[in-house]
Amino acid sequence: MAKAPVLTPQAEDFPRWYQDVLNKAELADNGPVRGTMVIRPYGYGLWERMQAEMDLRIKACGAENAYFPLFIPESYLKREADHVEGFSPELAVVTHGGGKELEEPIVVRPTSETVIGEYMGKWIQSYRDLPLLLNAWGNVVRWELRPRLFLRTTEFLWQEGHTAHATREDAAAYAARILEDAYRAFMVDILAMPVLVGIKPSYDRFAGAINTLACEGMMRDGKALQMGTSHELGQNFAKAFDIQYLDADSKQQLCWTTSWGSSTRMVGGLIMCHGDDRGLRVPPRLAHIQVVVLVIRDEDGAGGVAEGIHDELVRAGVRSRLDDRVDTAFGRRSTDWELKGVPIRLEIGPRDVADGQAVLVRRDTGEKTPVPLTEIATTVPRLLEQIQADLLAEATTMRDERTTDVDSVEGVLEAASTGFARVPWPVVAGEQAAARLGTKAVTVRCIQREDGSVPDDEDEDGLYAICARSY
RNA sequence: CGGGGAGUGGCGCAGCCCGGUAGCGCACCUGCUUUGGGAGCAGGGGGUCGCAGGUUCGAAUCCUGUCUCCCCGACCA
Repeated sequence: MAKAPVLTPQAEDFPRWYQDVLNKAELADNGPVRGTMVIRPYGYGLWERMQAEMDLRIKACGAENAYFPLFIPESYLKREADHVEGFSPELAVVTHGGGKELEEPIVVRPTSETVIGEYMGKWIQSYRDLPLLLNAWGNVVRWELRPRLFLRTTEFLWQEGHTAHATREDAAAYAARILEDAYRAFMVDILAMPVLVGIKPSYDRFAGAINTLACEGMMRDGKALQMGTSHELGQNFAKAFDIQYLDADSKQQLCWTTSWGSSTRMVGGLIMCHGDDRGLRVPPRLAHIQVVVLVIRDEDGAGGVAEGIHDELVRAGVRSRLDDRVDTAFGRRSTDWELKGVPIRLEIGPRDVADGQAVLVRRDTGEKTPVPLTEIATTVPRLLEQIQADLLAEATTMRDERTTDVDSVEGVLEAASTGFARVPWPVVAGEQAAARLGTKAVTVRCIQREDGSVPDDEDEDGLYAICARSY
């Protein structure tokens, strides 16, 4: 009799599989207030690694970290018409403080364009102060009607970047640079997710933006997930918050600003892009535990050998964890690490000690190979890189196989039931076409050039729309 | 807000129709035996059955009210 599967199989019920993974891999729990999320240590470890890698790339693009307040005066939101209209439905508003009703309600930030705009206005005097490149790590609150852990929660963690530039060209170039050098590079190189990039249709722009760029990843059920966005805000916020500078000719000029964000949603994307029926599969470059050295039974010195291997790996720069909890059955422990998606397991028991080897198990393929103890410190780092590359290749193949070129709305609907549809943009550009897509929950995810690059605007000739169902 | 469902140990559920003061699986604790893929056996701890009224000798079960949560649709990183 086969044992019941640890997780609901993906093919049977994908959302349930996702829930099962969150629970069994100890990633997150629902918080006490609807829509809130408790991120457990293993899940937070994934986020911390994402933060570290993203932070490097953001700083490499020249931005500096700063912090802005959680509380925003309601009046700030109202200064930019589109912005307040877009965010009003999802605001949490504080009306009481210190036991008294407040004179002016305070909004819990849904995003920080307004406060940061206010301070940019104060800090920027001359063209010598530009560009001003800021980034903030924090939490934001957007009241969600249908929350899902990591993918859409009322409170979530993210980074939001805000920049001010002297010219429109400079702002546009920076928004594009962040999308490419920070977001896309991170998602492809670290998360092993082959995201598509493009611009959003004008009706789907960020509230207050003149252009929105985005990265879209494909999940294993064929749905799309937006994983990072970068906005050109034009001079909308500069006008609303008086962000001006004196140019070299001593003339007052309005700044051009941008904003860009990536959130804990990426954790959900990671799970749904690489996870299989045995659990999570964490790409090695991201994994905060890359290798677990598992003592099968502590007999004939197996425990000591395992500890030695673990130490050797740590010295070789591998993020290794020793599992010597021999009071728990071996099968249980290996299943648990598999659920958590640790890329490599090294299993060491008495038989291995006798043979001078360890059994190396790849999480991505399940393949088991005996490796001489003397070769582990050189084999493992190489294999970690191989697994990283293989996961990216697998995800890329999946995406390509499930992306269909079509040339009609009917074709889009057909293709989007199982994956992405790539269609000439004019076919779905109209309001009417969008409405027809909407009946099957299909949306235009992004608009790109034929070669997959990011267009300047949606009016260029020869553009394609990527359409899909989405999270 | 429209449509559907559910509230019973930490989690998942049964019991309700035919009232008699609570049960199962998983998890947890102790002991022994185990440990090369989710251990076995024995013992044990833990629930005023969402809340408030009512009916009754007696309510998880029947009646009324109320609250909450989940699923499907419209907004969103």
